[in-house]
Amino acid sequence: MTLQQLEYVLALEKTRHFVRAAELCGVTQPTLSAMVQKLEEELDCKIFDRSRQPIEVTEIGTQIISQAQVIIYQANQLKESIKSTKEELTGTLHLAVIPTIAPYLLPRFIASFKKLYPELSLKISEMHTDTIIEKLRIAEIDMAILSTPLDDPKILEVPLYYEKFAAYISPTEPIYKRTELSATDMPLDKLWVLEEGHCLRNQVFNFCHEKPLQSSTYEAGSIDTLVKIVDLNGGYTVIPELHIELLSESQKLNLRSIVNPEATREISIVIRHDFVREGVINAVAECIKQIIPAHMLDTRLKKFAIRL
Amino acid sequence: MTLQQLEYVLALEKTRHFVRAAELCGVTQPTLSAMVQKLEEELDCKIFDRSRQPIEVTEIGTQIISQAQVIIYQANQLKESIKSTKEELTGTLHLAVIPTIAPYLLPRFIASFKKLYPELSLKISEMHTDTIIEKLRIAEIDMAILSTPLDDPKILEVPLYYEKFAAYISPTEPIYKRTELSATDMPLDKLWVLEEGHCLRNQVFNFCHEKPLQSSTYEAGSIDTLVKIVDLNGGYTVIPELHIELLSESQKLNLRSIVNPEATREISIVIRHDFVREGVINAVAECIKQIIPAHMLDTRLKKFAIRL
DNA sequence: ACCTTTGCATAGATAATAACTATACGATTA
DNA sequence: TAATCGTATAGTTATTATCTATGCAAAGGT
Repeated sequence: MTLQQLEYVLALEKTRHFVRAAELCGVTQPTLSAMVQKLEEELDCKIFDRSRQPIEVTEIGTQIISQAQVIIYQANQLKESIKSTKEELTGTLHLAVIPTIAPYLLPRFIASFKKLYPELSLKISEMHTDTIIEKLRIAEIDMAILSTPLDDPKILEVPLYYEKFAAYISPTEPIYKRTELSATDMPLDKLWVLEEGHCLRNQVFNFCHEKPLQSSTYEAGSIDTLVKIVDLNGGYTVIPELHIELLSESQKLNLRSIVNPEATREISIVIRHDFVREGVINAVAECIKQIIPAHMLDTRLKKFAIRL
Repeated sequence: MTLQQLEYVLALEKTRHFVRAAELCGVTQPTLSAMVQKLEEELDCKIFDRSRQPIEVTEIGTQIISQAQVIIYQANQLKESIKSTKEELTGTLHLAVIPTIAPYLLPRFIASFKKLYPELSLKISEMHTDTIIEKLRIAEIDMAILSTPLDDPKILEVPLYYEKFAAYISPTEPIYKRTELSATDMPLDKLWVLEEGHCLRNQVFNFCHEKPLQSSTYEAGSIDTLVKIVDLNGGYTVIPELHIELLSESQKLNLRSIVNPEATREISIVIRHDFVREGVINAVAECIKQIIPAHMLDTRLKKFAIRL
């Protein structure tokens, strides 16, 4: 049984005439005849009584036709629903990402998303949280990925994952020998931090329960730079979990877990409340969730999240 | 889009594995791969995300799969419902027909019915109304075609058609010159009737408002005989409408319509009330209705029907 | 009674496609 | 780096849907 055979049957039911039904289906009469016969053979019952003119539908044929109509209708519904869903997933999506997430996530996300939704053209920018909020408000961007909560009533947050912080320690430091560290083990004087604007900077200060008295000698523009500074100048810094994958094997030896408390940051998709393309939100969210390791999706980690 | 492609997709959804899905469908992996790809191409969207292991269903894929399940379910329902309907239309049907209907109807009915329902084996007997009622009660027959109403509470009547009576007049009779006749024009002394047992005999008497005082010289066993008697011995008789088709062209000249009142008999299918094979009743009824001329199906003719 | 028309089925050829085997390729893992 | 797993691709074969041409039966007209 094929959908086409059912369509032939329905055309025949409409026209009660093989030649006209064939025309309706865009095939020749013998083709339609043969296909209807084949279906009748498969179902092992006559659908049409050809001994009458015009042909009549048999008792059982009536039943078959009404069920065939259901099937064909549902098949058309399938195509229809795809069409309306796809319209959502076309056009352009302006997406912003904070710099402390971008290096790991973006290359993977772009590759994966382009493959799944080739119709949706992505415009991605890297910017700090406050710029994102501003541009989101004026609709210059549609969506952003950053650390939450923002506590902004105009902005909707869709949590994605929870990322632990890790300490990156220079071998020259005494605390290098420790396997686990807590906030108090890392005084500010030897803590390298990102320059102002990065939410990660604030989170580190919040976590250490200290405020910087004065700006340090040097504040880095990226985590990558931060790590290189520690390598060359000693001291320590704090980096997010996903950045670990970007370190070399020897650099990974300088990592120490942070405990008591465990520190995480919540990463979310944020949009304006009036953003209507719900399918796009799901598409982006699902795509990202597939990229990051499964254990980071555990919402129980939310309780360790450091606020901005 | 074909039903088979949808089944491949559903198998893939179950297994999340091309090789195992292919096994499930009884085809090779490249076949299933190609068919799924083809469907994705036709619908112009990816259903599965193959970049993950095990493969995952896309956002839109979830939607497609749930609709595909509906379609496949409905397709299976079609086959199921045919099966249950067909079971009704198998086995044996014991059918009885009264002799004044049989000659015209049976040859046509048997041919047509066998073609439509080859699985149902027909056993047909000719018998008089009272025998039919008796055998129906003891379930020796399942169904009968006869003249109604019977007014029997155990028997259910399904009216089929209404058959007029026609007068068959010998050219030797004075009333031969008339084009129309009424009951009073045909006194009993020259009226040839069927032998006792035939309901048609009673209907003719009822119609003529007379009771036979004594049995006539000869009472015929069939309408065919009745006609031949008139041809050879003069007088007249009354025959049912459908029998006209069985007369020769020259015999048809001896026919006169009966008016004032028009006389008809109601022909029905009768069954016991406990007869369960509803599909069989419809099958027989529809088949007969296709055989007899359309004007005889007009239920307005019921008001001219002569009781038994 | 004969011919024509109408309408579906059948036969044989052809084009489309679903299926196969073998193999490449990409991603993980040892 | 090789081995393994899982899917895609290439090339071939088998199947089948479709075509054109024709047969055949029934109904209608002359």
